[in-house]
Amino acid sequence: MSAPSPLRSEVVFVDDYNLDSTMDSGQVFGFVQSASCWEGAIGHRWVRLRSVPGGIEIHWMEEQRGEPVPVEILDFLQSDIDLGEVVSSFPCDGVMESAVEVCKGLRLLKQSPWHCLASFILSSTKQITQIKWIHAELCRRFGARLIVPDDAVVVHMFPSPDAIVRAGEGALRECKAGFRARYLLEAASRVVDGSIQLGNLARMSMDEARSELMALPGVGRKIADCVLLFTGAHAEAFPVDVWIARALRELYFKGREVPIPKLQAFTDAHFGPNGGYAQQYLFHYARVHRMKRVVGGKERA
DNA sequence: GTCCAGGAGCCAT
DNA sequence: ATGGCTCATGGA
Repeated sequence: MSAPSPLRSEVVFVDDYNLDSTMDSGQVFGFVQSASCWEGAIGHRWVRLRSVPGGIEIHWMEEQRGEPVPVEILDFLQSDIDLGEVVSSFPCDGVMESAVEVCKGLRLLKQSPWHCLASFILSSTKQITQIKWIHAELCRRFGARLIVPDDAVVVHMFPSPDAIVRAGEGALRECKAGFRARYLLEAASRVVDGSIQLGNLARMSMDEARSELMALPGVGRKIADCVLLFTGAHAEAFPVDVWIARALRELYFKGREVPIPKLQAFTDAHFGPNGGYAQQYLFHYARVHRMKRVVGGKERA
C-alpha cells in the first residue's frame, strides 16, 4: 500500500520570466488560468505554476519521496535560457525594439513533439479559444487520467497517438475537429507505425526536418515551423500565420499586400539565429495591439 | 447575414 | 509560379 502522492511545491529562481504572456501567447493550448495560477499537464505530470517575485513557484505531485523538481518540468519551462542573450541577437530595428519593450519576459516553451504536432494540426483556421476547446475535449475523452490534487481543474493528459488512432475519425469530428480530424488521425497512425519519427527532428537539418513534417497531410510550412520551433528543435524556424503576416506587412512593408511566401523569404533573411524567438515577440506584440487587418491599404475591424 | 480564425490542398490559369 | 476555391465550425 503506497500513500497517496503528496502535493509538493518549490520555487525556481529565474530572472525575466513573464509566465502570463508565455502561457497566453498561442504556444500551448492545454493550460488554464485559475486563481493567478496556470494549471496543465507536462507529459504524464500534472503541474500548477505561479509567478512569484524572482521566480516561478512549481506545484507537482510527488512520485518518489523527496524528489527534486522533475526535470521534464524544468525542461518544458526553459527557465535556464538567458533571455538577454536571445534578445540581443534580434535585428536592431525599431519594430523589434518596441516588441521587446512590450513583451518583457516572454519565453519559448519546449513541448513534446507529438503533442505539439497534434495541437498545431488542430490549429489551422481556428481561433485560439476554439483550439483550446477542441484540445480540452480530446483530453477529456481520450487522454489518460493524471494524478492530481483534489482541487485540480486539468485532470487528463493529451491523448497518445495510439489513443487517437483508437478513437477514429468520427469521434474526432465529434470533438469539433472538422476537416482536421482526418489529418490528426493520419499523423497519429504514422507515429504509431513508425513511418515518422518525431524524436529525430532536432538531429536533422532544419530543411530536412521541415520536409519530413510537411510530408504529413494537413501539415504545410506554417505548422511544420511551429513544430520545429515549439519543440526546441530549430530556433531559426519562423512560422508565418495571419497575425505575423499582418504585423510584417504593417511594420516592415507599409501595409502593402505582400503574399506570405515573400514575407517568409524576408523573415529568413532578416531575423537571425533566434528568428523563432523574434517571431514569438512579434506575434504577441501584434496581438496585444490587436493589429488591424489591412486590405488594399484600408483598414477593417 | 457576412467575415474571419496561429492553413493546407487542389485545380485553373 | 500564382491566384481562387473548398474544407468544418463557432465567434465577432
